[in-house]
Amino acid sequence: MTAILDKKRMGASEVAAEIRAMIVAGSLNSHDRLPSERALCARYGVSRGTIRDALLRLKNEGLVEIRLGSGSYVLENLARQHYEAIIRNTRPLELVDVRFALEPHICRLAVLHGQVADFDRLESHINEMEENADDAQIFAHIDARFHLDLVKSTNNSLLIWIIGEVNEVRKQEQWAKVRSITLEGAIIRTYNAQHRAILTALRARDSEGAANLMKEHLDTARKSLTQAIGS
Amino acid sequence: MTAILDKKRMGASEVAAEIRAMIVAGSLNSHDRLPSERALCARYGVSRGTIRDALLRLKNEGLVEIRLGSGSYVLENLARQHYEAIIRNTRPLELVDVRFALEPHICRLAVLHGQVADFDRLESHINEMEENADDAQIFAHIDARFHLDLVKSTNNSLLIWIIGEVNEVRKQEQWAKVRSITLEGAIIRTYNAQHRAILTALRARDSEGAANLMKEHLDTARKSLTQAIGS
DNA sequence: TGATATTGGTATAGATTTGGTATATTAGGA
DNA sequence: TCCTAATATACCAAATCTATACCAATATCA
Repeated sequence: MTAILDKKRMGASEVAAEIRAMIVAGSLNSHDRLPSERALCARYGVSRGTIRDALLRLKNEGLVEIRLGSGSYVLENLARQHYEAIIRNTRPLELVDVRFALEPHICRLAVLHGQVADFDRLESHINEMEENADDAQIFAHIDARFHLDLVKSTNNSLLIWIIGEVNEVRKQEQWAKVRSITLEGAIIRTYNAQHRAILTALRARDSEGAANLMKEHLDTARKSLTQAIGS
Repeated sequence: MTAILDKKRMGASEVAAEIRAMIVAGSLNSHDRLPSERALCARYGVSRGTIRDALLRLKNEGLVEIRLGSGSYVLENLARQHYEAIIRNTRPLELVDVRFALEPHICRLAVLHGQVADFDRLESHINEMEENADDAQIFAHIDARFHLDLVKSTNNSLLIWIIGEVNEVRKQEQWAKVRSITLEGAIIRTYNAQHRAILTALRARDSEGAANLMKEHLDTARKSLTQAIGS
C-alpha cells in the first residue's frame, strides 16, 4: 500500500497531525508545555496563523489547552487512557459474549421501533457485503456498519453509543490477524445468508425470530473463533 | 519482455476502493487531510472528475468529509465525541431497554464464571439494601454497586466497563427525581426479594433461572417507571 | 515590588490553494 | 448505434497561508 499523504506540504492539518501523533504516542506527556507558537513556526516552516489553526484543532479535540500569555499544554485525559486500555485488551471471545448479550435484544427493539427506511439501509449493506465477499477487510468494515445501522433503527441513543464502542474494539490492529484466520469465503457467505435472514425477520416484524436468528449468527461467529484459536 | 500485467484501468470505484482500504486498514487516520483533488489526479493518473466521483462515494459512506476551499478529511467514527451528551440525555425507559439487553445475559455469564466469593459480596450488598429499605438514596447507591459487582463476576472487562458507563447515567442529577417517585418502600422490598432470588439461582448455577429472574426484576422496574410517568 | 521580556489573541491584506460547477469531447461496451 | 463513463478545460467561490503589526495576559528577574 503506497503512502498517499503528501508530507512535503505543511498546512494546519499536517502540523496538527504531527503534534497529535506525539501526544497519543506518549512522547508528549500530560501537562507538558508545547513550544511557543513562534517557535513552532520556525520548526515547521509555516506562518503563525497556520500554527494557530493547528493548535485550535487540537484544542477542539480536547488534546491541548491554550493559556493566554503562558503557552499551550498537553491535557491529561484519564477517561481516554482508561478507554483505550479497555479497547486494546479486550479479547475476541469476550467481545462475542458482549455481542451475545446485546444484539438479540437489539433485534427485538428494532422490530418495535424500526422504520422501513432503516431496513432498506440494512439491505444495501447486505448487498455491498455480498459484492465484497472476497475481501475480508472490506467485508468486516461493512459488517460493522450493518450492526451499527441495525442498532440505530432502535432509536436508543445509549444503545447506539455502546455498539459504536464495541465496533471500536473490532477495529484494533491485532484483530486483523483474527479476521484473516476466520474470515474466509465460506464463512463470509454464511454470514451473508444469516444477515439476510435476520433482515427478513425484521421486515416481518417477527421479534423472537429475529432475535433467535441473531443468536445463531453470533453462535457461528463464536464457533469459527474457537476453532481458529484451537488450531 | 511482454508485460503480463496491463496497467490497471482506474475508474471512480477503483480509486474509491483504494482510499477506502487505506482508511479501513488504518494507514489513514482520523483528521488526516487527503491530498488535493488535483494531486490525486496525478497520483492515480485519472481526471479530476473521476477523483471527485470517488470522493463523493466515500463521503456518502460517512468515511470522508469534503470542505470547500480546504480539502477532504478522514472522519473519525463518531459515537466517541458525543459521550457526555449521550449520558446526559438518556431517558429512563431507554436505560431500562439497555439493561434488559445486558443483564439477563450477564446472569448467564456470572453462572459460568462467578466464584463463591463474588456471590458472597453480592449477598452482603443485599443485606445492606435490606437494612436501608427506607432510604431511597442509599438504596439506589448500593443497588448500583450490586449490579456492578454482578457484572464483575463475569470477568469480562469490556462488559464491566459498559455497565460502569451505564451506571454513570443513573448518577445524573435529574434522575434523583425519578428515584424519589418510583422508589418507595413497597417497591424496594420487591427489589430486595428479587435480588435475593437472583443470587440463589446464581449459587445453584441455574443460568436460565437467573436470567429469567433478572428479566422479572427489570420488568418490575419498567412497570413502576411507566406507572410513574403516566401519573 | 516593578520593569521588562515573552506569550497568546486579534486584525488586516494579498497571494495561493482548494473544492464546486458547467461544458464539450472522447473512449469503450452493450 | 446508443449510452455510460471518463477526459479535458475553464472559471467561480471559499478557505488557507503568509506577513506584519499591535494588544493583553503572563512570566521572569533585578
